[in-house]
Amino acid sequence: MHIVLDRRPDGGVTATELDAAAMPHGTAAVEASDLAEFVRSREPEHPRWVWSSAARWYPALLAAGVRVERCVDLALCRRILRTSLLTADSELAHEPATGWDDLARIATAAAETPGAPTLFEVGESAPAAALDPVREFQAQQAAAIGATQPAPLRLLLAAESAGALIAEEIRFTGMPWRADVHDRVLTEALGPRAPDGRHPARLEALAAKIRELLDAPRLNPDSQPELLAALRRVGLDVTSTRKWELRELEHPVIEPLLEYKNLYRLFTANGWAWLDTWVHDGRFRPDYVVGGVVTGRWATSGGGALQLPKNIRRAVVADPGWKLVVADAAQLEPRVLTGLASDVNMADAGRGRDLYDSVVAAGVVASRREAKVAMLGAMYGATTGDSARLMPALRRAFPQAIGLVDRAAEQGERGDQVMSRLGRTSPRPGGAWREVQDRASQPGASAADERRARSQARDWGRFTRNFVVQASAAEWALCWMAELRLRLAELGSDLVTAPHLVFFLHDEIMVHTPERFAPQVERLVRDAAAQAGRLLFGTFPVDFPLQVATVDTYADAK
DNA sequence: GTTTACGGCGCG
DNA sequence: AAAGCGCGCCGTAAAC
Repeated sequence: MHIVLDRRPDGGVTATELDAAAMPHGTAAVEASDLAEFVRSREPEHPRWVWSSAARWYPALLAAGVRVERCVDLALCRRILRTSLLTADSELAHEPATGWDDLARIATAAAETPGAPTLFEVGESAPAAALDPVREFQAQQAAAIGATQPAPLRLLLAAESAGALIAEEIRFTGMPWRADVHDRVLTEALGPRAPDGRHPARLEALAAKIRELLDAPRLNPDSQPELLAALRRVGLDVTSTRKWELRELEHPVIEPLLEYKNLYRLFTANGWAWLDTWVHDGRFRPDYVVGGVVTGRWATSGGGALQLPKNIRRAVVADPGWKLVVADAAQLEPRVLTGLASDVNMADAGRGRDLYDSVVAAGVVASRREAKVAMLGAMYGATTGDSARLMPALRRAFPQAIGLVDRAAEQGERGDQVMSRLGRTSPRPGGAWREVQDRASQPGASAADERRARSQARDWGRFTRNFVVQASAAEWALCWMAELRLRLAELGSDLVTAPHLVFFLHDEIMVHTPERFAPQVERLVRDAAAQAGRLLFGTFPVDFPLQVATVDTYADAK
């Protein structure tokens, strides 16, 4: 059963119940102040709540202590359906852009554009009929049912919508974060916090030393051009100030300079200013953007939750009497590729053991490092170095899997779109791309035109090569998390007192749980991973082993 | 003065 | 060693 929620101009809500054919068979007018109670009262019937976006509707419900099991996030689902090759013939895909597309674009924009309408403003002023969620849901249903392969697409829509709920729940509960521990980490590394955001003592001392060693008393080491010039002035033949280039040089300034860069990064990206901005009441609240990446990965908008450096993970500490269950999927992308290609050889290699070790044991390459580099190269489209050199051996050993990514690359080079396992579709290359290709195929094309077109085609081919794997891996992760969320809810539905997800990072999840539930949570995490594999790849025997750790602090998870 | 691009580096 | 994919964020410098 579906219940569609729509905001009326007077601020109240219309709830429309739909039958299996998505036809309305009853509406209720609900005052805004009664909405949470209304949702709570209907939730035992396990409806799927249909709303413009979870980001818009769900926070207020969570704040009122109400969780929902399932939803349809129309903004996110529209974006998928409007661009999927599986629904390319649908009316939905062909209709002109509407306010729903604005909503979808804003919902999945990683950064807010100043002055642009926010998610909460779009549609508020438009005529109600323009953004009728019942009609929109019916149009989406029609597109999904008429899809070339409805089943995977419907799974994708459900998973994406579950992701939207999870993102809001994580934002609501937050990730446990000990500001005092974070401050200790910073103080140990940088010296005590200086007033007014000024550089702390250690950073200043290192800067002074660098100026002295480079004989540049006015040098600002944060300025790349100034630093580059100063390095060249003392006879160092560098073309950049990147740390891996600096590391190769022999000069007394290199050591303090590398240390300075390291500490400077900590200070600016995750220093006291970050702590003040993003951590409140013992919680870090990541600003996830579901579907923010074209491949379906999540992005973030502010807070940098997807880039938490290892050195501050000590500050992520479970509450007293609680634990963190941290799990990550081992070699997720190659295993997803295995399933995509139904590559039995690769599935055998990955079964019950480290995939890369097996590739070595099979005599394909000489070391685990080479196996990893070769596999990543296959999925990223390496053209040079060790990785490219190892590709032929890998292709011989796993023709099915490598053939799949090679074909995806060829499609991209031609300008064709490619699809993930469940039907998420890569964007079309832009107009400029087509122009360059067209020009190169004209009779009068110069060698330079052809070179440029070729190089650009290869660039896009590397993108589509990676897209099929990365997008399908993102789907596996969404399914994993959605399955886990439902299983965790059986241990207790209250987000504050029961085990709940607090972090997600592409192939890694973290559950904050009362200590006594930790063993059960570990089991559920594994069950959910197995189920995600079945949802994506049916009975094909590809394993998705996890590294699971129950810890007090995130730093101990790996 | 304000916005955009770039270099650099963190994460998967 | 740091390429081959996907990101966000910082500060500075360049462009407007």
